[in-house]
Amino acid sequence: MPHRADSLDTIQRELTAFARRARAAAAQLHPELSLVSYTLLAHLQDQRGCRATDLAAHYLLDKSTVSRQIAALERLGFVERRTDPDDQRVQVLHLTDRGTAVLDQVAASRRIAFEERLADWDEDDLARFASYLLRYNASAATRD
Amino acid sequence: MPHRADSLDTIQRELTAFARRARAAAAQLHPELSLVSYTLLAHLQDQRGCRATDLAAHYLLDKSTVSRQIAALERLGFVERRTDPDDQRVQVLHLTDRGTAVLDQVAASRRIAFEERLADWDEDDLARFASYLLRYNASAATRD
DNA sequence: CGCTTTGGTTGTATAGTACAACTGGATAGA
DNA sequence: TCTATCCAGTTGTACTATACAACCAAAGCG
Repeated sequence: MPHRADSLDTIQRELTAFARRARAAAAQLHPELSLVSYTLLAHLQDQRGCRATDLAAHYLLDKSTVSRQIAALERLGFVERRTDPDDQRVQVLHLTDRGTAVLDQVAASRRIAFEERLADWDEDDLARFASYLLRYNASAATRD
Repeated sequence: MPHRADSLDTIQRELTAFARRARAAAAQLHPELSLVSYTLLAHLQDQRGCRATDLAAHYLLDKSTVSRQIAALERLGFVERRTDPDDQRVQVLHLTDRGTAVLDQVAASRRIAFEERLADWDEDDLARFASYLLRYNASAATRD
């Protein structure tokens, strides 16, 4: 059993290496939706609509970055804005049908890729890995 | 116990969310070394020197990207090139003392951040999380 | 020796991103 | 109620990371 410090170093190194490859891997896997577009759309689907500010906070992005990304996704017809009647400043973002369609398609290819990569993992390990990731990200969310 | 498909979806979602935040998190944590610079230097340290081509392959980057990154790191005095006497085409890259120093310092702040984030994990969970990440990345390395 | 492969650089174009300045709506304290 | 402040979002600007293609030089092979 490795020591705490070794495990920490491994976790740090492997998570970082993964992050470094993720953008390129996404570009290969689904050229029609970049990693950032994919995550924004997925969040919109998950939350059933949200504000640009929420996206920026969740993904540690500047609001101007989100503004431009959303503008691009709107031009593509993937999202639409609905001004919140209770607060005229707020634009609640929603997936359009087209957005849902392209997101579902991309999510499907990602799922296949992950299934392949994790094909020889047994169910218990998968469940435990998933719970570790949830726990890890939950702690990041409260701090950052 | 969740089903296999649920675990896969969670893993996919959480890894992706992590990747999306990693760049910004790195920029906040250590402004003096971007995520990509950090990973390249760390790989150099790990491997005790390697070729630009190896870096490109490992991180799914174009060789021109690596070429420019290395040129920048060389200007900063963090890496040096030593032409391989057995093959005049090859430039073996090495950390300089300055590169080692800055990398160690950045690695230390990262280690602290990860320690904090994982403070309430017990040793067994850490070890298991680390081994899962190793296993996951190993499978990615053979394919991509 | 010429052809192909390999490692690397440079030209060029684009996407992603941040920061600062701004606009317009909301809100709270005088 | 007026004004100062805050909040959501956009736009101007600049820079970094990145890819792709064209290129160069050395190596290896027939």
